[in-house]
Amino acid sequence: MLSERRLEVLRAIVQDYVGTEEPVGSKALTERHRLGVSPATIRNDMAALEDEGFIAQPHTSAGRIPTDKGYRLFVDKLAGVKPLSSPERRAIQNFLDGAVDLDDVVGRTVRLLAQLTRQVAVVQYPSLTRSTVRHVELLALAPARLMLVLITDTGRVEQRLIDCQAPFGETSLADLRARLNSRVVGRRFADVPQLVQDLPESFEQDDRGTVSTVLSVLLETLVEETEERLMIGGTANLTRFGHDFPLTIRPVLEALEEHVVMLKLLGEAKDSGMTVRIGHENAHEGLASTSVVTVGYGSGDEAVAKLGVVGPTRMDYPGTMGAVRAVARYVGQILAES
Amino acid sequence: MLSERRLEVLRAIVQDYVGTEEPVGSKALTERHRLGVSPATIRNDMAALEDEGFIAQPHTSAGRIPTDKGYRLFVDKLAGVKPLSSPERRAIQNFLDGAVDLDDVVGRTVRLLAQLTRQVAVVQYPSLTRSTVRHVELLALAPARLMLVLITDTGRVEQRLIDCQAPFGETSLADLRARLNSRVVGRRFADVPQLVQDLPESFEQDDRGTVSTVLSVLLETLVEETEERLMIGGTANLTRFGHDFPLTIRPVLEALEEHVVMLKLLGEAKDSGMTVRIGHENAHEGLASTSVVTVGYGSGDEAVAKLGVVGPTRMDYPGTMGAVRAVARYVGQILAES
DNA sequence: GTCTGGCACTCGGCCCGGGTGAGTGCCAGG
DNA sequence: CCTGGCACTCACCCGGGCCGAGTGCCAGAC
Repeated sequence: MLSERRLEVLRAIVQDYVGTEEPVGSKALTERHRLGVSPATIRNDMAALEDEGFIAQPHTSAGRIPTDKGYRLFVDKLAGVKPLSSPERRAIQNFLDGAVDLDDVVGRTVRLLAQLTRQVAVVQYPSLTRSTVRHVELLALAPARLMLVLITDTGRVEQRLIDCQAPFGETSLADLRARLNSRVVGRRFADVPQLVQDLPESFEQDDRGTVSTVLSVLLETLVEETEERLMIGGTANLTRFGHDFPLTIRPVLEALEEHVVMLKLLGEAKDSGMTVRIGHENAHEGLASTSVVTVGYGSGDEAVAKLGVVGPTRMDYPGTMGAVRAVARYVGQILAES
Repeated sequence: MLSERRLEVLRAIVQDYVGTEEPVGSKALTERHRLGVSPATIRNDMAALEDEGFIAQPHTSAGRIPTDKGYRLFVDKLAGVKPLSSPERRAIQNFLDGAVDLDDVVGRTVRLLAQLTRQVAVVQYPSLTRSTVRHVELLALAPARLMLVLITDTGRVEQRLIDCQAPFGETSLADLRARLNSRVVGRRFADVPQLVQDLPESFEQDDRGTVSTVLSVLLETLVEETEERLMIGGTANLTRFGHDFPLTIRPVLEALEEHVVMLKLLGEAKDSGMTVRIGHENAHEGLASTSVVTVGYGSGDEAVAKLGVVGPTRMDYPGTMGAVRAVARYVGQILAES
């Protein structure tokens, strides 16, 4: 077990390294932090910390830098979450309040997070797995051509074209529309399949084929919609990454463009509360030199999606976590209002 | 006026520099290209080209590199458009054929272009200025709350919530829906305002307020939708930019994230035919070290949007132009089919 | 007039070697 | 358990010299 002071030394190392981006030595530590002991003592502590794998030296006769494991300990035990200043809070609120629709909310959130943390921001669109159906609309574009429009409670709209085998009368259409809505409006996506299962049976023989087609398209759409989307911004901040650009930045950009990868990453994070994944803890190897801070957000108690930032492992964790959490809260509020 | 051979020298310089990314000298030129003259002669030609501002030396006793003006001449007079190989064509077609909806088409196009040119791809969504209305749907979510759904012929769907001052009966709603559609379906966005202008008058006094509200929301949506969107991909390719990363890459990433900037850039390009903007020809200063190759694409003869790539001024112009043009053609075909 | 070979010159890049200083590990003593 | 002292190790920072690619200019050949 590490003594209190050694933890304090680790904290100091992390803080200094994050600030200066340079390996930190024993002497510098005693000068910048009131640890109350001499450099020699610190050296012993550092040696112990290194034995335990919390810090490492880039090369002999250089200072120490934290390892992923060191950051882990720092985040878990040593760092708090730094609350934002009240001007910052006001700025967030003002900025988000101007949003006009869901796309705009997400877009503004991304820009806000990127600017606040000076890192890459990732915002997932509200997930539809827990969403409910607000309305289903059926339109006849032509006698044997329908359009299905699905509206969700999170404000998303999806449409699909349907080619029917046989013409479908206006009355049948109105009938189907009414019955469909009475069954599924307000229900969760996951419950829809069984709610509509027996619907074709209640129609006349001629119409059953079309009704079945419509239902299968609806179910398909629900499944597709459950696949999540996300928006990413602030990639220019990657240029402040470190000295050895090309090699570091490239895989990160590639990973960020693969939305599938990022969605998987978000999926691995806790649904509630904040998750910090440090360096190699990230499954994707392109992100081995980055940390990902994520948190769920939602209009009510339940999280409907996640947002977060991607930055170098050498990041200001308390500040980043504070910003991420604050933004998530405000976005939740905005969503609840609309 | 420059002699034939001097143009040939410029062409050789551009080609070599694009390939090696290093200043090219007179000796190397004679070795790699059959110019039929000695290095000394080339030197004279190079001096002349430099006087005219087509090439420059990074420092004394180094080779020459093309200037923006040199690339300009190269593109205008010396370079053709390199057609793609037929396997490449097939690959494009296969890849694009798998698309399921508009978002998917645009998404695939971006990935395709980025991969083909190994540069940053920019694809504008089909513009709605020339689009027509396919359908307008009105739904009553609550007695005094409507939802407007607009469907365009390019397959886009937009919805808006409308809070009415007074409840709006189901029959009035059906009436409005029918009349609205009979007037605007198949018409261009730009024509809609005058087509619906007198619509409120034909309704009963009580409903006129709501009808007006609905119409104003519709017009607003049309205007908003006319604002163009775009998708960008392949930013990881920026890492192959040059040696002096941070300074070069950063403003480019920033510009790319500002979609407004990119849209303006596309807007400045010719509507038909290919446009190449080289280095400082780009209005945005962040793109001073990049060239932008764009071309319009569309389902018919008319271009409905533009796509292109952003890369270093030191790019393979013939190849890039070939890829951009080919992709634009295939996307046009796909759009025409759907 | 144009091209060519020759020549002197320039200057960035590379390698080498010494000096410097930050940082370390170890040890004996308080 | 802490501390001061000491020897040691390297990364980093010059400065200098060498090398070679590339240039401009010029006199002579075609």
